[in-house]
Amino acid sequence: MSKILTIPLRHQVRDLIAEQLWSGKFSFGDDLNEARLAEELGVSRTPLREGLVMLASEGLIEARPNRGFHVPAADPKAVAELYPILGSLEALAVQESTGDLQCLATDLDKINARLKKPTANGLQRNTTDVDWHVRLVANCPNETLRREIISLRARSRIIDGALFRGLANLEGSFAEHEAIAATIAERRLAKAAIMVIDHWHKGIGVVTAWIEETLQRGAAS
Amino acid sequence: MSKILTIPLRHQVRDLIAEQLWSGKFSFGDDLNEARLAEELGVSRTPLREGLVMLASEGLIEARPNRGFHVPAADPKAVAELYPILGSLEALAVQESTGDLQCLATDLDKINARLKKPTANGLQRNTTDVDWHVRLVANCPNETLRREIISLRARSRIIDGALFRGLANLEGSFAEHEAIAATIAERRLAKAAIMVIDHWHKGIGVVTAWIEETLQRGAAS
DNA sequence: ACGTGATATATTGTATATAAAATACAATAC
DNA sequence: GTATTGTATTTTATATACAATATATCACGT
Repeated sequence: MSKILTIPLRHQVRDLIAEQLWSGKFSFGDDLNEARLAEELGVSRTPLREGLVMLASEGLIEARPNRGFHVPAADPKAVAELYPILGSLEALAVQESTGDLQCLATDLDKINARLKKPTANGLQRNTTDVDWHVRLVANCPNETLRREIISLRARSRIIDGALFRGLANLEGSFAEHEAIAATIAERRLAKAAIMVIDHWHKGIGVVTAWIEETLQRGAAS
Repeated sequence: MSKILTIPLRHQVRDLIAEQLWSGKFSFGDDLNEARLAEELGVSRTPLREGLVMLASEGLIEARPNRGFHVPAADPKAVAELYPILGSLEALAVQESTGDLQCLATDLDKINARLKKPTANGLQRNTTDVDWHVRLVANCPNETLRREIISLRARSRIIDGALFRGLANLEGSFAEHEAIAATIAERRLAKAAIMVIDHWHKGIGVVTAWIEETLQRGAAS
């Protein structure tokens, strides 16, 4: 008989609040009220706090002593610092990739096609983009690396998730994805790795420009 | 008047137990008894658990549902997966380094000299090695990257800390450190970055060999 | 003796209660 | 009217209590 596995509440809390952070339920800089959140999720404050501690530990939220947890501000610096790390690690993962690279390239293109769909909203596009990058590194046997990348992407998603919800001009990104997949299909992993680094590097400009604009708009109103 | 900052108990717990993990207070595979630990540290189980949740979130310990937290096994795979990540990220940090590189090289050599001291025990050597790597990336303005590296090193330290306590043949490592510092002094950061990757790559062999030997010795007795 | 199952114990997971700190607000002094 | 201080309220941090799950022990049957 298969062992029934019960997911600890703190993990459910972690996952739920992470989703809410990505989907825009909270605003940048919001304080997270523990009593209210616990009530909402139907759990007591203890597992809720454990979940929040996890999120803070992973850098998705921040904790100030005696002032609780809060959503970080939309800081362009955060993106400018995270994206090169993601670039470097995804490049490593691509280079270490093994197995059926042809299949990998095909899958990437399939996911990428979903990015173009005009019916998709911002959140769906963001999720699809994450899916693409998850697939990109899925052929890397280094599980620690894959998990690390996913964890870092979860952090960046708080910011670039909001970007995807706002505007959605992803033509550039779409083309880059296509080129990377093609290069992988040719088994030129070192080249593909460099393209991945470049891909993330270009992303910095897009996101910081959007944040500056948003901040200015917010200050004007 | 300067604000008095009180460090939350969960952080103190986290730091204390991390130290104990590095210094060999626990053995690989040990279960962490919450009641006993709370008693020992003089705190209640709530902040203790929050500290353990942080450690688990950072990958220093593991958590199994309804079976609590435990020290992971000494798995060569963990090292083989962590070291390339550390290599890649430290390489990135070195390449992005700014400021006084001459001073950086000098500081590195100073710390490296301490590695040679025959009076130092294993734990001290391990701490010195960590110090060297912290200094290596200190000139990188990307704080997120620096923190990420330190967090990953904290994980690897559970294993390679034990290695340092055991044997202490660091001649190879010592020489590599010296060469990297010299290359940085010449401002050839790209070259230094590649050497850093190679440095960590070589480390994999040393550590995995030691683990295999230790495991075999343990099985024999 | 060995394996199986029931009961007891220990340990973790979750909920609640208390303590400490920060914030909001009002009263008072200037 | 503004600034300041004292008080009330809110909120977080920690401790304790309870519930659920896993482990260990022992009796029993084969």
